This record gives sequence, structure tokens and C-alpha cells, in this order.
Amino acid sequence: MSETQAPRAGTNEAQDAVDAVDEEFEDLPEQVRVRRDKRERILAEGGQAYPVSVPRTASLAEVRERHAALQPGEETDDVVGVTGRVVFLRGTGKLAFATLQEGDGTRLQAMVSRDGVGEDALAAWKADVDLGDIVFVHGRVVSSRRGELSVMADSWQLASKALRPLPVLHRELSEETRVRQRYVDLIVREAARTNVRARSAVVRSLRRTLEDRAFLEVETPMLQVQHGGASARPFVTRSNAFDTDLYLRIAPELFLKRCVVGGIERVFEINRNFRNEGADSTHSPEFAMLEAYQAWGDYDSIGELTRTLVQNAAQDAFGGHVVTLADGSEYDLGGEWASISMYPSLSESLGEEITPVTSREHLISLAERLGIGVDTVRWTHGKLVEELWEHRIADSLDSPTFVRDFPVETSPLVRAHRSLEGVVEKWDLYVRGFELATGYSELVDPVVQRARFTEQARLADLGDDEAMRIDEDFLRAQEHGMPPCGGMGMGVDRLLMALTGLGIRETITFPLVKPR
RNA sequence: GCGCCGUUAGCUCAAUUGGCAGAGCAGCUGACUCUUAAUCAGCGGGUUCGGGGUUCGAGUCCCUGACGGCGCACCA
Repeated sequence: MSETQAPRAGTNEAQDAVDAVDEEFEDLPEQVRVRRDKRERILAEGGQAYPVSVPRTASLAEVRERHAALQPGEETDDVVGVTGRVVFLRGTGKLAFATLQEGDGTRLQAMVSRDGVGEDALAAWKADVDLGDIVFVHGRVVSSRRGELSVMADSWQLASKALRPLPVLHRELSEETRVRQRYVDLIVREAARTNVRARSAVVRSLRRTLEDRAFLEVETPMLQVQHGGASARPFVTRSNAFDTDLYLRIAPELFLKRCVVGGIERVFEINRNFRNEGADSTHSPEFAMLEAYQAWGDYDSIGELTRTLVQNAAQDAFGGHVVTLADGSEYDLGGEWASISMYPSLSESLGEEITPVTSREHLISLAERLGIGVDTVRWTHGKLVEELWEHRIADSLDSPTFVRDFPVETSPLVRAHRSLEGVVEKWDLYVRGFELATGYSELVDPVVQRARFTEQARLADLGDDEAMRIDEDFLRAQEHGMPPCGGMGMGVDRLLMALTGLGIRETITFPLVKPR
């Protein structure tokens, strides 16, 4: 309504609401208006635009399977009731064709003719059905003269009226529209559907591999009083009941280890982590992670497990250890994987010996010479070594490679190496140049663990907002005795990326996007 | 966070030096009983991302904000 009408006496609020809706209605695009009008008319005529059910007897895939050998022009006595979304419409007067599509992308043609359904039902088909509608078609399975497998309708009805037009099927949606309206992407793009199926197959495979090895799946807290288990900035939220701040977890590690203390010797979790950091083609604020812990194991045995998990996932979801990436290239995940050590590989790359006792000052001068933006106050020896290593070597790693034996300062939850001084038993698994997984021989000495936490707390006080805090309850758990243990963590989204060559926003069905 | 590029019809995209805002598909009306992105004839459809400015005149130039993409930085 206009502003001049607004203050009139005796205004009926309900009518105002309807007027407001009408005004909004006026603003709708023409195609949406036309479809809403059709819905109104169908309902007004006593028809149903959204029936509670339709007598469906077969999927489109089942019809295709059953009549794969039907010859052009051949007819059958198989009477079926099928459903599907209308993705193409073709009319020729008294005979109309529609291509129906079901969830996995399987398509089947429906033929609606005057002879088959009668004058009125044909007229209603032409008047009511738009591209994008979901329809029910009942009739015999036939092959058209051109050999297209079809259902020749003897009756039809709307299963669900679409009020918005389908995007064009012949051009790709823009990437933003794909991500923001994944439901539309799933309708129009085959790759969107296969990505969802591939992810499901990969996650199923991970669970199977672990269950075959007697691992127990558990779910540990996502809302935590104290965040820990990784170096990352957390999301903060608020509990009204407890009147306290809570953190969304950045890793499940410290709780899974509590499970190991309690005697669950093989334990894993597949679930979401949340990190309040940047988003790009390899990072999402929420991402799925697998973590697994195996008592009586170490970083070698857990590395073997990780390789098996990845190779089984490739086998189960893509049929082999050589996968085809989005750009068409092939990537081989089979066999044994390369293994390098951090200090020796960095030494070789720099042409001088770098060891755990190389001075901080010298590492800083090396890093500055290489143009790395160094934080001379906060960066420890370990941080400098890792930065140098990533700068010199990470990008050059294409085939799957375990990078072993990290500096102690950056790995507060890992035990010291059994024979090498100053390093810890940790590996990172690099695949196609990005970090896919990490594995440790877990630190189980509660006194050393307390010392490591204390050092982290010192860094936090210096302003490192990714440093861990002292987790007294976790230390208390460890003080009850934790068996020797290997542990690993792997990004599930990144595993999909490794297996498909897709960006992270394509492996996550509904990635976080800024609201409009 | 910084830099560069972008945002135009339902969708995907054009628009020369600042000079009548367009195409394909989709939509509407009509024709057509074997079509395959059906075809044929006709017709509509726009806050050019928002706000401000320069100009006789702005999709186009300037300022500003929002959102997106890419690169850099940080992180898995």
C-alpha cells in the first residue's frame, strides 16, 4: 500500500498483511508470477499441486534396466507409474514429450497424447506443466519411433509444482550460484551429484577400513570449555545455562586420548572441526576430520594405517589406486610412498647442515635472505625450520610423501624421537603439494606433557593466539597412565580433494559463504 | 588483512571513444500426433549490486560501501 493510504481509519491488519503480500507478489519476476498463478488456478479448480503421495511403482532407472533391449517403435504391456523432474519439454500439438529426471540424474521420456490421456488431460498438461515441475506419469513402457525409451501416458498428475524456473541446462552455473544454491546445482549438474556420491563412498570406506581393524567410533565434545589439540584460533560461543564462554572445538585429539587412557585402545572419530581463520581453495572454517588412535602403535604403524585408509578409499570410491583428477590428469596413490626427513631434506636444499641445535639467529638470517616475512620476536627455532622447509620444499612434493621428524617446539603433543636428539616422532603426509594428514608417536609422559603445555601457555601470554592452554583435566587423565600410542589426523575434505582434484568448496556440499 | 579483476533480464553472457540497454536459452500467445537443447510465427521481460559525484547525457568516468573470483599473507 502507498504511504498516503497507510493512516486511514479502521485499518484491518489481516488485510494489510495480504496487501503486503500482494505488493511483494507484484515485484516477483514474470516467470515466478506465472507459476504462482498456475498453482493458484490448479488449487482453485480443485486440483492438487502438492499431493501427499502418488502411486509410483518404479524408478526411472528400474524402467531403463528392465527394458534396455527394447527396439525402436516396440511396445510392451508393462504398465508403470513413474516420477521425475521435467527437464525438457517438447510439444507437437496433440502429442507432447517431456524428459523426466530423477535424483541420480537418470532420465526417461514421457509421452502425453490426446489418444492416450484424452483431450482434457492433454490440455491440462500443456496449461499446468512447466520446466522444473515434478510429475507423475502412468502408462505403458514403449519405445518411440526414434528409439527413445518412454512411458506412454494413460494418465498423469503433478507431484510438486515448481515456482521458480530451472536455470539453463546447456551452460554451467556460475561458481557462486553453484555454492549458494547447491540444490539447483544438484539438479542441473552431473558432477555435483557424483561429488556428493563420491564423498559418501569415501567416508563409508574410511569407516570400513577402521572397523575391519577393530577401531571403535566415538563422538567427543564439539562445545568445549577449553579448546586444544591443535594450533588454531577457535570460534567462541556462549552458554546461557552455564553463564560461560565455550569454544567450538579445533580438534578432537585430547578427548580421543582420554578414551585411550580409559582402555578404548583403538578409537576414531569422523566429525567437524571449526577454525576461525581464513578461507580459500584449501581452507574452510568448518571442515571434516578423521582422527584415529591406536594403543601399542607408533608413528610408523599409524603411517601404514593412513596409507591403507587412503588407498582403500581410492579403491572403494574410484575403483583403483590411480585416480583421474578434475583436470583430466591421472594421479597414482598406489604402492609404498616416499619418505623424507625434515632436517636432512632442508639441509640438502640449502646446501648447509641444519640441525636441532642450529641457532635461532642463523635461521632468521637464512629466512630473511629467502624473503620470508619473519616474526623475530615470537618465532621459535622449530617455527623457523618449518617455515624454511615449507618455503623450500613443500611445493615441490607432488607424489605422496611422508615428511618425518619435526622440531619439538611446534609439536607439543608428540613424544621425543627414540634416538634422534631435538626432534619428535611426527610425520606430515603431503599429496599434490598440500598437507593431507599428520601422524605421531603420542606423548604419554604427563610430566613432559605438563612442561610442553607450560611452554605453550608462555607463548600464549606473548600474544600467540594459536598456542594451547594448560588443560588440567587432560593432564589428570594422562596421570592415570596412557599406553604407548600412535595417532593420526586427516582432513576428509582434503582427502576428497586429493582423490578428485577439486577445490574444497566443491567437496563440501554446503560450504560456509558470506550472507548476501 | 593487502593488491588486482568482476557484479547487466529467471540462467549464461554482450554492449566500440561517455550517445536509444542487447543475444541465446527460459517466459507469454498461436500452429503442429514421434520430438530429442523440437520447429515455425508473433509478443513481453531491466533499480545495469547499493549510495554519492562529474557531465547536456553514465552500464561505461570519479568517490564510497556490499558481495564474489584470483594472487599474496596466515592456517589443515
